[in-house]
This record gives sequence, C-alpha cells and structure tokens, in this order.
Amino acid sequence: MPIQIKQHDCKTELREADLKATPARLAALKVLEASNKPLDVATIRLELKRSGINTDPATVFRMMNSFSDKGIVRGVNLQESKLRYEHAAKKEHHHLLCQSCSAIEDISDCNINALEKGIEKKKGFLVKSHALEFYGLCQKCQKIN
Amino acid sequence: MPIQIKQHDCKTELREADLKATPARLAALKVLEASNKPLDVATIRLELKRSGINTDPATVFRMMNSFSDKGIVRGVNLQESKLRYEHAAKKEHHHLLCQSCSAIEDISDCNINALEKGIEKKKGFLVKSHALEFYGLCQKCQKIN
DNA sequence: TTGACAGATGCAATAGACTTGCATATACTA
DNA sequence: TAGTATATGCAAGTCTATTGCATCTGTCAA
Repeated sequence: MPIQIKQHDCKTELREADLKATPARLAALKVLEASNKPLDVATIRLELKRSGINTDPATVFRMMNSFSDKGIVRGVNLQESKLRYEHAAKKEHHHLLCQSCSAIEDISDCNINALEKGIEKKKGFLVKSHALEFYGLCQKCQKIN
Repeated sequence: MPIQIKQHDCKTELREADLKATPARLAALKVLEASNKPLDVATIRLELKRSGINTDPATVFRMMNSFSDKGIVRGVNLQESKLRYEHAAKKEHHHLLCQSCSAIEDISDCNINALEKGIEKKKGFLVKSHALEFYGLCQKCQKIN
C-alpha cells in the first residue's frame, strides 16, 4: 500500500485559505501555477476564456486581491502601469526584463541578504521586504542588436 | 578677479536640454532639487501653487515626461499607483520606505554591482538598470510599535 | 440530499493616474 | 521686435483598479 501523499491541489489550497473553490478561481490558480512569468489581469482573463470560462475584470481583480491577502499569490510590479501576479509557492526570486523583446526571466539566489543586514546596521531601518528587478538585454537580443 | 564658476542653474539646465525655460519648469526643477525625497505630480503642483504658479495636471505630466526623456529627472516607482520623480543630478541611490509612517529615506552606496556582474555571468543577461527599494520600519516606528 | 447563508460574481458606476487633440499663449532666434 | 517652434490649458479619452448592489453558488449542517 503506497504512502498517502498529501495532495496539495488548487482546491485544498483554496480551502485552507477559507476561500470558496469556484471554477474561475481553480482555473486562475492553475494558470498562474503553469506560467513561468508573472501575469496581468488581462492575460489571466484571456487564459480563462481559452478554457471556456468567461469572467468579469472586477472578479479577477477581486480574486487576485483575496489571493494576495491570503498569501497564495504575490503581486509583481515591473514598472508598468499594471500589476502582475505570480504563484507565491514559487520561491522568492527576482526578474530580468528584456527591454527589447519584453522577455521576463526569473533569477533566484541573489544574495541580497547581505545588503539588508548592512542597511539595518547602518540606518537602523528594519527591512521587512524589498523590490528588486533588473532591466537590460537578454542574450538573444544582445546578438541581434 | 574671482574665477568664473560655471553657474549650472535651472535655466542653463533646461537650455542644454533644448527645453524652453518657462516659469513653471524653472519652479518645478527647483522644487525637485530642494526635496529630499521623490515627489508625485500632485505634490509638485501643490508646491508650485505655493509659489503662485498655477498649472494644469497635464502640463506637469508632460514636463516630467520631457525631463525624463532628457535625463533631467528620474521616475521612481515605489509600488504606489502613481510615479514619483527625483532630480537626476542626485547620485544613484535607493529608498527605504517605512510601512508605518510612510517616511522615505535615501540609501546610497549599496554595492549592487556585484549582483549585476553575477547575473551577467550566470544568465548572459546584460543589465542596463535596476529597481531596488526596501520596505520595513524606520528607527522611530520600531520604537513606537 | 437538501436548504440556508456567507461569500462570490456580474454589471454598472466610479476613482485616479496619465495621455492626447486642439486652440491659444509664450519663449527664443534672427 | 516679429516669426516660429514649442509649451500650456482645457476637455475628452484611456487604462487600471475599486465599489455598490442585486443575483447566484459553494459549503456545511441538519
């Protein structure tokens, strides 16, 4: 008899956050989980539509807000006029944004902790979180230009 | 006879950028130069009004855009719904934002260059710029709470 | 299984940051 | 000082996001 693996699917994730598991929410979570970059509300709605789920923008904004509140997703501000969202299960990381092709790549293991410690010591400021993104040219676009 | 110091005032700054030196622009530049933190458009307009200069929001947005294009000011995105602007003559630095009292403090000499070098080596991504801000509690608010 | 109800959704209105078109006004150059 | 390129004000419009309200639907208890 196989060991009982705890199935942490989208439904249980919502249950544990005291959120009702509606079709739109389940699908939105799956979309975010499957994406390799943070998505904005318009894109999420498009993906849902491709699964046959029509949503009102207000609903998706509300979803993202409650997901954020519960720590299920993380808002990502990439200096655009809109917010993007990524699944919070992904280990904390930062992003590389190509200014030519708009590609977005993740970057982990930036050892920014050293910087934070220095700030706490030098300024007496208690760092709770930080925003860090890099802008430039991805490998492909460096070759083209 | 004293040495002729080059007077790099707001007027010449605008001239050199091929921008007309209007009263509103001169005053806005002075406001930004005098401020110790990045300001949003509404605040800039308020400061101008205090100097007796009434401006239309559109005008100030257009000013900030052309100043940005010319490298005179720098847009600062502090995860708010609006952009702030700071005078670009200030050496590049980052910001500490107190989540309790909303104070904004500058922090220079963060040695983020090491991180950038690492990224270029590891990812082949050519870093042109970055966004880095820290969120937490300033010294005062740590004591209060 | 069902029924009640808290919470989710759609729709429409609203808010706020920012942009744009156009007519007028003004800084700069010759 | 006159002519022109550019800046400004005003009004309308765009885009992201929020909110009020009526309706609908998961969920839980019976």
